[in-house]
Amino acid sequence: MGTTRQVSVPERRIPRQQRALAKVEVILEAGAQVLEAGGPAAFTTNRVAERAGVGVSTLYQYFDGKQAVLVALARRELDHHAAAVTQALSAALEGRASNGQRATEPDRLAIRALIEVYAARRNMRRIAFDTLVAAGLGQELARPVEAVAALLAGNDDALFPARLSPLRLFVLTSAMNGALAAAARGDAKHLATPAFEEELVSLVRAYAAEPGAPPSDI
Amino acid sequence: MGTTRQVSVPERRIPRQQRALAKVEVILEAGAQVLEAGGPAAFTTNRVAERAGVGVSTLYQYFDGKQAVLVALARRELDHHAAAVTQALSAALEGRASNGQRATEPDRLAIRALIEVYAARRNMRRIAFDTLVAAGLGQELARPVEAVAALLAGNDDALFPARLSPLRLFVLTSAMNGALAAAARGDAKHLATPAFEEELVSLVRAYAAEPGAPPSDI
Amino acid sequence: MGTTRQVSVPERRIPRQQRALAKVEVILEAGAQVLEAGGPAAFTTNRVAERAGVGVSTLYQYFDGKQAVLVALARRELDHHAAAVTQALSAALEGRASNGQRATEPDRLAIRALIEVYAARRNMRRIAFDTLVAAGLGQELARPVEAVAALLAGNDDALFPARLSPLRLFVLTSAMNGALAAAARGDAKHLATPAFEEELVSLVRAYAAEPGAPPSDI
Amino acid sequence: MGTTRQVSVPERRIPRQQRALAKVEVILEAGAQVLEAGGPAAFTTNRVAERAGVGVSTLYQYFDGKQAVLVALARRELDHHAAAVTQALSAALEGRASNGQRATEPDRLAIRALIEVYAARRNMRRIAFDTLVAAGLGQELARPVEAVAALLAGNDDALFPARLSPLRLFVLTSAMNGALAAAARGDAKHLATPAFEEELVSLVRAYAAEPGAPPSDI
DNA sequence: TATGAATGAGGGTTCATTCAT
DNA sequence: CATGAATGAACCCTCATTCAT
Repeated sequence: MGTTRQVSVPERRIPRQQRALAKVEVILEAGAQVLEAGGPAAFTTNRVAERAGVGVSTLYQYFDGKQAVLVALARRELDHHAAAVTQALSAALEGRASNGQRATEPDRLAIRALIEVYAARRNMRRIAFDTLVAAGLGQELARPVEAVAALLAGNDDALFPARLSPLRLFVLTSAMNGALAAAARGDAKHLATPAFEEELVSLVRAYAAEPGAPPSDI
Repeated sequence: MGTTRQVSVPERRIPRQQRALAKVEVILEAGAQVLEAGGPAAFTTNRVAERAGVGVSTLYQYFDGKQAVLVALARRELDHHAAAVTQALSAALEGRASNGQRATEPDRLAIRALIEVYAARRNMRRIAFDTLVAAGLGQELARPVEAVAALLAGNDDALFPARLSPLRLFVLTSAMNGALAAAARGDAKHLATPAFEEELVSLVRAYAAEPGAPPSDI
Repeated sequence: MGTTRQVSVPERRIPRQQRALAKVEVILEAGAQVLEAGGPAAFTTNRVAERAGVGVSTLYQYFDGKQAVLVALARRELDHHAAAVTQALSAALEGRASNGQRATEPDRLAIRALIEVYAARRNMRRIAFDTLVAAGLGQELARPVEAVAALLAGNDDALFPARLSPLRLFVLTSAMNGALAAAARGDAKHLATPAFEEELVSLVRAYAAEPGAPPSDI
Repeated sequence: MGTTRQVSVPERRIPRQQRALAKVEVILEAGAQVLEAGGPAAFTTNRVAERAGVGVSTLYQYFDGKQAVLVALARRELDHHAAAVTQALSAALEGRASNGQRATEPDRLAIRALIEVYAARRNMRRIAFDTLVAAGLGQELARPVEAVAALLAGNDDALFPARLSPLRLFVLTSAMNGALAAAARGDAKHLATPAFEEELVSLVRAYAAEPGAPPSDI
């Protein structure tokens, strides 16, 4: 299940028709439910198909196999992430733009959106992401970050005091992700508390305000 | 494998004799190699036993099953973490004590030790830790952190400007872990670069220097 | 195998279609053959499936596991018992009805039918029945007896001089079964001899003719 | 476990010394307990040895293997049977001899003794006996019967109105055994009730009083 | 296109037995 | 004599995948 051999990523068929698209979505949703409820061990093609209300072979008509479903699942989740954060951020930025004054803490809004995203389907997300990594597609995990980065980059007036270097962006994002994942894992009940949000905001601001390391030659 | 029911953790047989202890170590080492090389799918009891040069049933004489081996593996790794960091920190602190002047950046030394630890056996560690979490033993992941915290608490002269609240310690640790894991995952080749170390040090210092959120009522 | 915990009895899949029913029968027949030829040790799911000419997993599609096959086997055998005896008895009774005179010893005919049943597949039957008992389903063993009793109860003219009390019916049946099983076991070659039949008839008649114990207060 | 291939019956060593004999007994008793408590599945050499408080290999020093232990167990039980019945019968017969009048129902006393024997260790006995049969040693099951028969044959004055033919003795014994075993199996709670004893006595007397079949030519 | 019965390789685990101590 | 660690064959069962309908 978890071998590292590259997996053929594109779905078997690009479904053009509405019905096919719907079926893909049904299968993915079923997969998410199964994963969330029963963990990776419960995630079998037969079970997912059954939950989706289709035959096993239908699943194989739309996906290259079990791995492919998992990968698609992870990507779907990733898209949700990106969308949620982007939207929150856009709203904040646009808000500012429209009324001509500083947005009320756009970074906080983005963090709040992230927390909400992490609060849902914690099992499912972790497993799906692990699979993505195992499939050698770990780099895709950066997608939501990039979306945010792109959004921020588009706003020339400094949201953060200093432009963030790619490395710093990487560290910041993965650090945030680590804190959020740990909280989501249930190691603590922090996730939903204002104090936790406060800490994250604090972390982001403190780090982003740092003068920045001298340019590395790496 | 991913169900959350508590797993009986203690090994089947308390090895009192040297030979038995050695065999446990041999099996764990074999498990680590298999996991590192082939991922979770390759981690079968038969394969691990074979690599260890023992019969399958010997494995079962020392461990309660596949899960138990994985859990023991994770704990072993955790102990390595704690030991490495603790040792680095101790050396730094003692160094200072002995020559009467400020240690050369003990926090940096600890981070450097962590980076080294994360650089080895990246697959194995991630999978083993996931197993720990899946076994409902996720709280054990805090062990190395606690060791460090205990060590720091023993030094009254402030290593960090302000004492860290538990929540802040949690965030800091999981954030660090997130950054290290992401770097180790190969998303980037940052892990071994001085710049990456620099960023982590920067992150820790900036965050630790924060005045701290007002006490929350949560 | 010998623990007493109730076993989930119904087959995994209710076979509605003809082909499925046939497959169940094929598997059961294969099981009977394997059991008869090799004893309980030879009764492995793989072996049974192979003999049936299907894959192992097909067996598992129709049965909940090894135990379930054994139980189904026992029930099938039980049904054969009941059917054989019932049929013999019916024939005798109807014969009488049709020609208006006493049937030629219906009890003897029933016994003869029983002997024939016991003569076939002796190993298989014993083991399968033991399994039924071990599965906590021992009460099912009474099924053929009840069928006979029901049949007799339907004939108001006394086949036996006195109605048999439940206890007496129990003793009579289990005694008969004991004698038949012992003979079938090969302790002696009595099973097929007229003398043995004679003795059984004698036993039944003598015991059934007894006035009956005074009602006990237990 | 239940294969029918003949098993080498004699124990590996005829233990002459007291200690050895004691150890054999300890092992057998442990086996009986394990069998009674856990059924045939729990009867493993390791488990029996552990319960006996000896090493596995010690078990193998006194028995040829698992089967041999089971066979010895069955024989031990059989001896208990024979002893119990013989003793009860002897007491009754001697009682009569001593006071010169008819013993108070010696057949009833024998039956009562049998019932007591069957009431104890029901699981263990059934399994052990099955094993004896599976080992091709089923004929040994006749041993207690023969002991009784021998005892009765020694008393020329008719205990039963008519001498019993071997076939009739066989039927009677196996019938009794069947009734007792069925009752012991728990199909009913009859075993300990006076009414059940009454029925058995009734069965024996009625059948034994039969004039007897004409001499068969088998 | 959709189905689901069928497959068989392979996984985890047990246990009768041996052999070096 | 006694031990018990070690063995490996074999068991039961699952599941990703296919193919005839």
